[in-house]
Amino acid sequence: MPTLLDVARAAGVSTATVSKVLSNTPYFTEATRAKVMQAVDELGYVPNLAARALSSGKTHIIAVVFPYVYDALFTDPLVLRILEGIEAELTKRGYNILLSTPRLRESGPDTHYTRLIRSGYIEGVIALDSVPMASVLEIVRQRKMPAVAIGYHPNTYSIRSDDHQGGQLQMEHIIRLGHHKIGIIASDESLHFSIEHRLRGLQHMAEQHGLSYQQMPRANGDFSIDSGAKAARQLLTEHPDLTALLCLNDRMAMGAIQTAQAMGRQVPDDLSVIGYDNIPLSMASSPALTTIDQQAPELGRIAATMLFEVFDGKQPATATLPTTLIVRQSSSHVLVNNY
Amino acid sequence: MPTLLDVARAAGVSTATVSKVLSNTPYFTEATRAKVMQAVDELGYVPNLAARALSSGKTHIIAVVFPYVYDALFTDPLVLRILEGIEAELTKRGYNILLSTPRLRESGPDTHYTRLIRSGYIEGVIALDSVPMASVLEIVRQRKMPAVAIGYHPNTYSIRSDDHQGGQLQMEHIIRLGHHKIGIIASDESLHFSIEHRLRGLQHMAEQHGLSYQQMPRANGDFSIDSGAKAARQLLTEHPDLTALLCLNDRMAMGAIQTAQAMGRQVPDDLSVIGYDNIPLSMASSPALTTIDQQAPELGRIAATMLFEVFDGKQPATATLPTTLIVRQSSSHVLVNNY
DNA sequence: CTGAAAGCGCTTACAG
DNA sequence: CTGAAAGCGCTTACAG
Repeated sequence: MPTLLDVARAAGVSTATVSKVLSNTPYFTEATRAKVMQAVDELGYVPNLAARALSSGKTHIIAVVFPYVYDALFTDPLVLRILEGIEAELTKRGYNILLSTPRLRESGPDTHYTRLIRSGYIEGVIALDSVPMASVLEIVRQRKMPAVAIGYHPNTYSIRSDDHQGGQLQMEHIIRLGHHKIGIIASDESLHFSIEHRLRGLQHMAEQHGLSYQQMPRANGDFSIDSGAKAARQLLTEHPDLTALLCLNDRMAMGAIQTAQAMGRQVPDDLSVIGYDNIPLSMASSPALTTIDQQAPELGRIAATMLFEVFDGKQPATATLPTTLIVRQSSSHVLVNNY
Repeated sequence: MPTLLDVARAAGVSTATVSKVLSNTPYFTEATRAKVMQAVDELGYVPNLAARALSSGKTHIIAVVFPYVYDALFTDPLVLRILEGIEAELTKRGYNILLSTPRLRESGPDTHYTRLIRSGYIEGVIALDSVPMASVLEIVRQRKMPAVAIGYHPNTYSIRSDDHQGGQLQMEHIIRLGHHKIGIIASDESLHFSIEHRLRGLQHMAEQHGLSYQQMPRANGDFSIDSGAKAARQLLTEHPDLTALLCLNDRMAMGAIQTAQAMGRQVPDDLSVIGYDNIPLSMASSPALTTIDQQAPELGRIAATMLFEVFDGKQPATATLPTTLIVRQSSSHVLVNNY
C-alpha cells in the first residue's frame, strides 16, 4: 500500500502539504493541489485510518449500540428499521458503523463494551438506551464522548417516539369503533421505558371518554410472538366478553390474533386486535394489522443528525417524533354488544 | 486516559515489558506480571486500539458486509438472523463488527466501501456475497485480505445453505400431500444465486415423481410481501385449478396467503402455501407458515469460525449447511381433485 | 503558500 | 527474563 510519503515524493512536495491538500485546507496553489491529486490517483493512495486516528483522534467510526436484552436485538424487525435510518445518515457523511451489542446486567454493560468505548476507536455513540435496568451511556458520559440516545434515560442529547401519544391513538381508535370491553397486552414496565408512557396514553384517552382504565384487564408478555399468544389466551379465557385487544407491539399482536383464531374468534368480526410499531410484516398478517407507526427509520436518521450537531459544538434539543395510526383489517366496529 | 508509558512508570518497568505482559507473552516472572497488572488495574488502563492497529496491523475489527441491494438489507429478517450468528462468534472472541453496507452496481461496490477495505482498519471480512451482478469480495481478494463469503461467488472460502436440497424438500412435501397442480413463486435468477439452485431442487424432485416441472406455472417477485401478493394473484387468476403455491421466501409466501384469502381461497383447505427461510414471524402468520429452515444464525456463526481458521493459516473447506422442512398449518392434503 | 520536525501510543526485532 | 530504540503512517503547531 502506498503511503503519504510515497505520494509526497511522487508529487515533489512535503508530507505536510499532501496531508493538508487531502484534508481540504485552503490556501494552496491550484498547481500544488493538482500535482498532489495526480500523484494520489496514480498511486491509488488511500489514507491509513489507524494512523490518522492515532494522530488526529478522528476515526470516522461511530459506535451504534444496541443492548442485548430480552429478545429484542436480533428478533425485532423494529431494530433493523432504526438501524436503517442511522446507516443512511452515517453513510451519507462518510462515517462507519461499529455495531456494538453489549450484554446488559444490573451492574451495567459488559467490559468488552466499556473497553471499546475507551479504546480510542470511537468518535461518537448512538445508542438505543431504553432499558430501565441500566444505561449504556453512563460510561460514555463519564468520558464526555459525543453521544445521542434513542430513548428515555436522562441523557444530555436524546430522541424518542411520542409513546404517550401512540397509546392515545390506539385507545381513541378502538373507542371510536364503539368498543368498551377492551383488554391490554403490555409488558412489565421494567423491560422498556416506552411501556409506561404508552400505558399512560391509553389511560389518558380512556378516561377522557369516561371509561375506566383500571378495570380493563391486562396481561403482560415480553414482546415475543409466543408471549402475545399466551397473554391473549389468558385474557380471552378469563374475560370472554372482550371485543378488543390493544397490544403494545406488533409481534405480540400477531401472536394474539393466532390464538384468538385458534379459540374460534373471528378477527376483526368478533375481536379487534391492534398492534404497535408498524413493522414491515405487520401488513402481511391475516388479517393485516392495524397498528401505530413510530417512524423507526426517521428515529435513527435524526439521532445521527443530532450527533453531527454535537460534533459541531451545538446542543440539539431533545426531539420527540409523533406517531401515526395505520388502519388495516384487524380492527372494526363492534358487531355484538355482549353485556 | 492513561497510556502504556504511565503503566510502565507506575510498575517500574519498561513499556516493552508492559506490552509483552499484556499480550500474554510467556517468560515473565510472576512478580513482574503482578506488578504490571496491578498498575493496569490502579490506573484503569485500556489500550489505545488505533495505536495498536498502527504498529501491529491488528485492529480486531471485522468488516461484516451486507450489500445494499433490492429490498433485502433492512427489510429481510433473515439478514438479522445471519448477523446474529456472526455477532455471537465475533463477540465471543473479542472482535468488533464494522457493519458495511455498500451500494452494489454493475461496476462493483461503491468507493466508500473500497476505501474502507484499503484503509488499514479491517483485519478480515465476512460478506453476504450472493448477488450475481457483482461480488463485494473482488477487491478484498486483490488485497489478499482474509475473508469468508456467505454465498455462491467463486471465492476461496465460503459457506452456503443447501438451496438445492431446500427446493427438493418443498417439492417433496407438497407432492406427498397429494398435490400435482403446483404453482411456483420465485424471483429472477439475477437477483440471488440461491434462486437457481432452489429451482433446480424443485425440478429434480418433481421429475423424480413423474411431474413436469416445465408445465408448472411460475411467476416472479422480488422477495417483498407485495410482489408475492401480486405473483399469487396472477397465478391464481390464470390457473384457478392450482392447489399449491411454492414460494422461494417467506415474505412472498405471506403476501401470497393474504391475496389467496382475499380471492376467497381457504389456506390450507383449498390452497397450500409453502415458504422458505423460516423467519421468526413465519410462525405468526395465519395460518402459520410451512417453510424451509436454512439455519441462518448457524450460517453466520460458521462463517465467523472459518474466518478465524483463515487467520490461523488454515484453509477451511467450503461448507454447505443442510435445510429442514418445518411443517405448520399452511399446507395440507389436497381435498378436491380438480382435473 | 509550503516544509521540518515532533508526536500520537503502541509493538517488535535486537541485544543483553 | 527485561529494556532501548526504531518505526507504524498520519497530523499539527510552528516557522518562514
